[in-house]
Amino acid sequence: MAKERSGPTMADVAREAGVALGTVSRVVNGEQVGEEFREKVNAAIQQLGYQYNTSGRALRTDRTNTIALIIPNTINPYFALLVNHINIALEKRNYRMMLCFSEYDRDREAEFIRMARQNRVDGIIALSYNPRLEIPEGIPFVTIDRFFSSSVPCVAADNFGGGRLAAVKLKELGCTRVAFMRIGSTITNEPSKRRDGFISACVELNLPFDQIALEDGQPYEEFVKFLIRNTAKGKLAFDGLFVGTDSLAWQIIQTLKQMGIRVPEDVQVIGFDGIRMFGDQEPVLSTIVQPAQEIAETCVSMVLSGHMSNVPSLVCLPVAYAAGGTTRE
Amino acid sequence: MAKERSGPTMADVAREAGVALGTVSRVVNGEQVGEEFREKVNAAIQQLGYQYNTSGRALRTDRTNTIALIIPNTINPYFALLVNHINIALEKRNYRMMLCFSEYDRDREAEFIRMARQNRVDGIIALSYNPRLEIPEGIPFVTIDRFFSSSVPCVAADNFGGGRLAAVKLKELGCTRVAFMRIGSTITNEPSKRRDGFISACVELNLPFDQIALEDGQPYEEFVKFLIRNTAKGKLAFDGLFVGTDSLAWQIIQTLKQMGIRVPEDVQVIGFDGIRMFGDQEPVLSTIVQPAQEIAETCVSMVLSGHMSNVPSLVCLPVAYAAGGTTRE
DNA sequence: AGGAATCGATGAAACGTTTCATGAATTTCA
DNA sequence: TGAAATTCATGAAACGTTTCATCGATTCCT
Repeated sequence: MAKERSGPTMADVAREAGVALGTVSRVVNGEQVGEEFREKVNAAIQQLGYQYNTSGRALRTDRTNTIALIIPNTINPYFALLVNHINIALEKRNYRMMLCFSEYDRDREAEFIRMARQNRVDGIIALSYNPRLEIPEGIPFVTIDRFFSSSVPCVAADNFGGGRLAAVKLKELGCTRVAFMRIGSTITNEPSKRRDGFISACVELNLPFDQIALEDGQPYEEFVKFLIRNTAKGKLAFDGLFVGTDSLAWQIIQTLKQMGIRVPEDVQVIGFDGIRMFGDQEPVLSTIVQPAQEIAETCVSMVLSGHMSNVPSLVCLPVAYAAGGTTRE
Repeated sequence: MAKERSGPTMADVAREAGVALGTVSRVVNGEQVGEEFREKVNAAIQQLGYQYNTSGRALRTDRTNTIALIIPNTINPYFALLVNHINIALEKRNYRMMLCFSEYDRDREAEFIRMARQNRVDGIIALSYNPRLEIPEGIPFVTIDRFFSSSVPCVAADNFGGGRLAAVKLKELGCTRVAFMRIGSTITNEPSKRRDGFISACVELNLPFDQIALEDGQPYEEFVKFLIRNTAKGKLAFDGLFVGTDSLAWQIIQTLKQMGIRVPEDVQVIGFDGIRMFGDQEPVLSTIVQPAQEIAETCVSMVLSGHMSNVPSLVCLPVAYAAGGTTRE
């Protein structure tokens, strides 16, 4: 059962170098140590191939240099992108990531928070659509795209601005009547503001609009019905479409194609997230790009700054429009 | 510097329950304990909200219930898919994942292996194209797609079979002259067999073929030149194309489009990996699908079986063809 | 009924580290 | 030059857990 005895310990190094245990510790941690001692210790470390043991340190200091990231999965490319940037940001600061896939399941989320506690992580970053998420006490906690209360910092893109931007672009591109589509109308979170921004701009711009939002659990079929309902003689009732996420936009475009409606010739589509298929220059979909890297950096630096005094409770980062193949030049 | 004192310990629980420390341990670990004691202990655990401390356990047992996964990134959707399935497979077995992004950099890989050692991970799974990767001693190590030696188990898709399958499909689809393209011709690894399989089948099927493989560091431009060289009057010299990865296939298709060559009308393209854009039913690209979930399951169960006696040194899992939009029905 | 065997709780040691009070050695200052 | 101040290595305690030898209590057998 027990693993074979692992490598040399600080005590071994101390013996080899002929110094005290505490001295080895101070050398390893880069603290002030006399030149001669430092050299002897380093020599012994080389000699023995010493690698320090994280568990011992964690036990003593109660710090693990680990952050838990709770996110639905990495199959959605936007989540995968976030995971990528967050991990890189953590690594730069010598932190490790404990990755937890919620699969949109709140029981799993709760379980992961418990597990994060057990593992004494130094903080948690969560991207959750669960409105009843229980924020644990005593652990720095940062959310993405979901504002809970002013005591739980939230990092999000400028969703409202992004929504506006989409409307402005569609207008610029010559659309005369537009529609908005999204999934998940029951919870109100930061991404909901995409709709608000879009509509506010449509009103300002005098751009007629329709909208459809799917309740949780409603099948995709509802979108199809909406599309059919708004189609006459193979023409959609609108010539511009803004969709809440790239993922959904992609699905809808597939459906439109099957209905014989051409994108972007018949209808121009703008998504949200900024997915680039394989690190492509130009996105497949025209889209509102979330600044994934900045979001990641911000989350990480906020969660690591701990429960410091004046962390802002909502950080809002700028978005940009990127033209892809689903709008006309 | 020190974190606020964390929760109650086993000693606290023992005191509360009026039992010995060791008894608490045995209850927590689900070992044989008298009914009355178990109840008292569980009550005390509830009472105090006790959460056991992973570091203490790890220190004592030298097991961390953590596996390191070394992989280039999660931006490539295939890698993201593997990360997803590996994490799920680990979680099912109550293991955590320490995720390390190599970014194709061998110094980073070496550093991560050192770090994995420090963290006393119970095993390492690596997807690396580095031919000189230093396999650490004394830690269960499993590779994906790269065979080192019979002492280092490797899990891979049936790359040879996949290559053959691509040729067979192209023939079936009516192609009369085909080509193969890939990146990274200097290293020989499991994915190299995609070419071997493809060519072997082309020969058998009497299907004329060309090929181009880019050396490490050669720019994508070389592909473009090859394409131009093989184009006359806006027609490619071949009508079927097999590309080593979906990612590269995607790029090449973009280029072909820019050259005014239509896919699949002028040339049919088959990629490799099995990327589905957003969990789509039908892949965007016609592709040879790697069984990502089985690969993940296999890696995990092999790495966790430790340095057991008879682990096979190369596990080869079946692939399948999936038709997407880049071949004719 | 009495000794052996079984069962199961106990308490202490050990894992590898950090940290802190101690004290030796050196430097500083009058 | 001598006392005070400073520097810096030392060694032990502590972190929370698992594990093992010990021992008391119960059951089993003759």
